[in-house]
Amino acid sequence: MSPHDQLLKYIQAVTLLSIEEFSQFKDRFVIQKVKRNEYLLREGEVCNFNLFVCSGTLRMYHIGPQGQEFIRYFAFENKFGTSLTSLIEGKPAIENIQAVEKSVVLKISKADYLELVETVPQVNIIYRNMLEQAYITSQKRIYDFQGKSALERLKWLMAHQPGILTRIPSKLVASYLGITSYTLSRLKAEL
Amino acid sequence: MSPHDQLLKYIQAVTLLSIEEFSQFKDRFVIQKVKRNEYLLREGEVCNFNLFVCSGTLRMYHIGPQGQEFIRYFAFENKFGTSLTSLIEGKPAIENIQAVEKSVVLKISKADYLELVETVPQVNIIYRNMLEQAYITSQKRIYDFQGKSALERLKWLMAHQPGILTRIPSKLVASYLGITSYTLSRLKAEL
DNA sequence: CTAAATCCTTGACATAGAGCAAGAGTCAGG
DNA sequence: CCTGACTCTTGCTCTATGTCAAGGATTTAG
Repeated sequence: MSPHDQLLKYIQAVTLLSIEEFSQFKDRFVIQKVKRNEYLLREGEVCNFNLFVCSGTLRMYHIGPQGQEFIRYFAFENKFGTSLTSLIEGKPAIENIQAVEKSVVLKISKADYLELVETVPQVNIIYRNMLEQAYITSQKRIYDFQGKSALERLKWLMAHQPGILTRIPSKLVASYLGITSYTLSRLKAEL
Repeated sequence: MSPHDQLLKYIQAVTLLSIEEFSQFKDRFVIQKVKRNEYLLREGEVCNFNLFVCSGTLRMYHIGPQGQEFIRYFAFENKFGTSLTSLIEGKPAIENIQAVEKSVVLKISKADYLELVETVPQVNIIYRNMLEQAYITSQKRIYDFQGKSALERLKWLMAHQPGILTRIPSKLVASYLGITSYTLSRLKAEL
């Protein structure tokens, strides 16, 4: 399936959109191929785009005060991903977006995107939906992790997002769980 | 200033809305007075309303696996507050909403609220804005706290939300910072 | 296919912050 | 304006997790 077909299908799962309507604006989304470890956004840059992942995986992460990486989100295929905070506020991002593996994304500029949000009701709905889901995901992650030991968080991950454990290197999983790779290694041993 | 005038002023700060337009739907927001420690929502209930705080303070918190309270947000006057996740998903809330002090709020039912979002463009914008801000606040809190020691988090709070330290009892501040009241007490001593 | 780089594991040790207990201080509500 | 009930502080102890070091296993890129 072509990247644009994939996007259409994604939108149609949330709201009604005909192929004709889609063709009015599909060109705003341009295909970009990225290599493993390639960056799409670096901390400090203003994020002026939104991404739809067609294949591969992106990670959004930031660097802590002592240089540790903290991953907040893995964007797998058929997910939108961007530095929403930077996009909304128009300020430099405090996070990086990097391809974990070779990936294909559809990229739309912030200007085009916001125009579509205002003019195409379906895109308005998609955006609202994206905001709601982003918020919910963020909250759940906080609530599910808060007050839990590292082992409990690992178990939560195995139960709720097993794909992460199979597709993602341990080092990155540890950073997603907010622990060191040493601790993760020990936890796995005692399972 | 009356509660409804306060709400109008809040909306007008974000988008254009005339008094006439506002009067079309202002009745959907009903005044509710709550006592100190009174609950507006308890974990397990489905949240079917949105609140605008006119005076006083609400706290949104949940209970951790060992019974510890974790406060995610203090809603002071002129803020909207609800259990957004429960409202959006229509599922039981995993958090409580409680008045920290005697407060006055404007309450609108979920049904009325969603209807206004669909039919009144200004309310659509307010909602989008609320979602964006909720997300940004949530993310910043995560990023600003992650990898920081309890002392650093306390300093961050003093710098960014000093009002919380002056208006809120230490016990609750500790729970907002994700530490015990013992630790907070010690940190304050060594400042 | 192979060498170099990266990643994973495991031991010994260090430490921030939790838990408990007990006393002092403060405040809400009648 | 009292008084009982919360709150705050502070010493002691304990534990989960971080840090450092080093060897073995895997992966990647040429």
